[in-house]
Amino acid sequence: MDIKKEVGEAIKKALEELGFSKFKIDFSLEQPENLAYGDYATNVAMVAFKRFRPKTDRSLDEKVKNPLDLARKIIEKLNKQLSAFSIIAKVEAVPPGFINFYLSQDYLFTTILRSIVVKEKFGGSQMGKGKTVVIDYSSPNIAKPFGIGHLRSTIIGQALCNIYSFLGYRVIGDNHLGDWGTQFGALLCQIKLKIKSEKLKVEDLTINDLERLYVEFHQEVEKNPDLEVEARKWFKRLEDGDEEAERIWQIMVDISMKEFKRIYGLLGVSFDVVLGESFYVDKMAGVIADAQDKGIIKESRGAKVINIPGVETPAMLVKSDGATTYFLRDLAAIKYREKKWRPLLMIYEVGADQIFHFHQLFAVARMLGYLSEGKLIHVAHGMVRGLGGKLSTRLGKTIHLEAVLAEAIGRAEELAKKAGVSKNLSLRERKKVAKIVGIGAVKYSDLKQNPKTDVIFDWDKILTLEGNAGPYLQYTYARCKSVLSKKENLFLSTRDDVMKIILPKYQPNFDELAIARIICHFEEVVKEAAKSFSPNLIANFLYDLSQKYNNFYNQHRILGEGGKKEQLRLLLTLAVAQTLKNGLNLLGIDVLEKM
RNA sequence: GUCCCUGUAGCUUAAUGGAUAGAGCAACUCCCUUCUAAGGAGUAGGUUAGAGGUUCGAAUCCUCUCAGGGACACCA
Repeated sequence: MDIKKEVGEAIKKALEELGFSKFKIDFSLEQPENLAYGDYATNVAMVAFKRFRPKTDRSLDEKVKNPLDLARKIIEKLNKQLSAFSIIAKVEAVPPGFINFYLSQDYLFTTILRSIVVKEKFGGSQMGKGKTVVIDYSSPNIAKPFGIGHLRSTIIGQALCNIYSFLGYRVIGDNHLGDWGTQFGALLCQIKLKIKSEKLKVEDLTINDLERLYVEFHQEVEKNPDLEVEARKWFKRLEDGDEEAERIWQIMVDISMKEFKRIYGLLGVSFDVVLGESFYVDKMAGVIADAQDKGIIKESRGAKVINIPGVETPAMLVKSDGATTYFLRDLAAIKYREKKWRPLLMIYEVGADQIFHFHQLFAVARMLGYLSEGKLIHVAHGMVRGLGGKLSTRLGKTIHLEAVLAEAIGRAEELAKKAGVSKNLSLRERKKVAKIVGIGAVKYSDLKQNPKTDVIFDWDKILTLEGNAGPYLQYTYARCKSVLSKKENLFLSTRDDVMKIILPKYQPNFDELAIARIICHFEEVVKEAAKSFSPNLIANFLYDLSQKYNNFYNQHRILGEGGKKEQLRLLLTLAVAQTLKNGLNLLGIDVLEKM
C-alpha cells in the first residue's frame, strides 16, 4: 500500500472538485519532522491559495479568505474520499494552512504485524522487478594499499547495491579496478631500476613495497623529469604486449588482489563482477572505431581527442605516444555494460574530484550513442583529507584502511571492558563483538552523513562508539533481543490476534504509538534513499527509531506488565528489532544478538 | 584566470521551499537491589559565514562579498 500515492490522488481529486483543474498545483506531501504534526502533511492549501484569488474565481464561496480556510474546504472533500479506506484516522487543518494526516491505529498495527511476519523482507518491495542497475564502486588502484580514500566509495557503493536489491532491482556491483595505466609504467620503471641497484626480487614484493616504490619514483621525478618519459615508455611497452612488462604487471595484480580480498572480507563487501580497466584493453579499438564512424575524433598535439560542445577541454582517448587513457577504457566499459546488461541506471560511486571527468565521459558516451539521456549517474562523494591537506599516494601521505579497522576493533574492545558490558560473554564472543562493533562504527560514521560533504580524517570521529554511532544501533538491537529472549513463546501471529485481542482492550500510549508511527515510514525511507542515492537517510531513520525506542525502554517496563500491555510492548520490540536489523543490513552493518 | 562544490552551537553534523533549526561529542545536574547504563532524562550552548533579493513562508532558490575545498588534455 502506497499511502503517499493514495493520499496524493485524493488531494488532486479534491482540488478538481474545488475548481482548480486549470491550475498546476505543485504541492508536497511529506512526513513532518515532528510527530505532533501528524504522519503526513501537505502544503497544498497554501500553494493553491496563491493561485486562487477570490476576486477572479467565484467557484469558491467568499468565506475562503486565507490558506487555512481553503485547507478546511479541501478537508471537507478529502473526508468523503478517505473514509473509503481505513488508513487515515484523522485529517486536520492547522495554521498557517497545513493539512495534517494521522494514520489509523488499525494501519499502524497492521504494519507492525507485517514487519514480524515478512521479517527480512520488511521495508523492501518489488518496484525494481525486471530492471537492472550497474553500480561501479570501490575501484581501488592496484599496487597501492587500500587507503582510507577508498572506504567511502566501497561502503556507500555497497549500501547502494543492498538498497537497490532490496527494492527488487537486479544489481550488478562492479569493482572497476585501477589495474591499467601510466602508473604501471612508473612502477615498472622503478622496479627495473631497483632490480639493478638493490638486487630486488619481483617475486618477493609486498603491497607496502609497491607503495614505497611508487612514492620513491615520484620523489625521483622531482630531480629527474626524464623519468616521467621513461615511465610512459614502460606503459607503452605493457600495452604493446611486452612479455617482461606483463609478467611484472601480473605479479603486482596478484599481490594487490590478495590484499584487497582480505580487506573486503573484513568489511563484508562483495561484488558481482570485478572487471578492472585491463579487462577493456581489447575493447578500446572498437570505441575508437565508433568515434571515427561518427567523425568526432580529432588529432590534436599528436593525441586523439574528442571535442565536446560547451566544454573547453577536449576528452583525450589516445595520448601522443599512442598509449591509451582511462577515459577511453571508461567509454569501453559503458559500451560493454550497456550491451551486456541493458541497465536502467549506471551508477558511479566515485569521489567528487572526478566530477569533470564524468561530465566529459557522459557527454561523449551520449555523442557516441552508447546510452540515452539520464542513465548515467555520478554519485560524487566528498573527498577525504588529512588535517594537512589532500591524502596523496604520490606524496606518501596515506592512511591504510586496515590500520583504521584494527584501531576501531581495539577501541571497541577497550570500551566494552570499561563499560563492563559483554562480561558474560566468552573471550571468543567478546572478540567477535569487538570486531563487529568496531567495523560497524567505521561504516556508520561515514554512512550517517551526507555523501556530498568533504571529510577531514579524524581518528576520534571515525571511531566514535557512543552517541549517534554504529554501536548505538547495534546496542539497541541487542537490547531488544535481550528482552525478547526472556519471553519464550510469543503468542500472537495473526492480524486478528492483535486487532481483536489486544487493541480493543488496551489503548496504546503516546510513546508506544510513536514507535509504530516511525516504523510505518521505513519503506518510504528506503525508496527515497535509493532515489537520491543517499544511504544516510536510512542511517538517520534508524537512529531516530533507536532514540524513540530507548526513550520508551527507560520510561516503561515491558516484561512483567502482564496482559495485553505486555503483549503489545513485546510486539513493538519485535518490530523495532526487525526494522533495525533490516536497515543495518542495507547499510552493510552486522547486528549482534548480544553485546 | 575559468568552472564546480561546501560554509549550521566550541567540535562533528541533521533538516524535499514549510510549523519552535533536530541530534551527537565535550561541560554541568540527575537516573542501575527493576527487561543490557555502549543507555535514558534535564541544563547551557544558534544573527544557519556576511549583505541584498524572490516568496504567504528561506539554512534551503537568485545576486554579490568573504572563507575553505576541488577540477581545468598526455596520473587514474
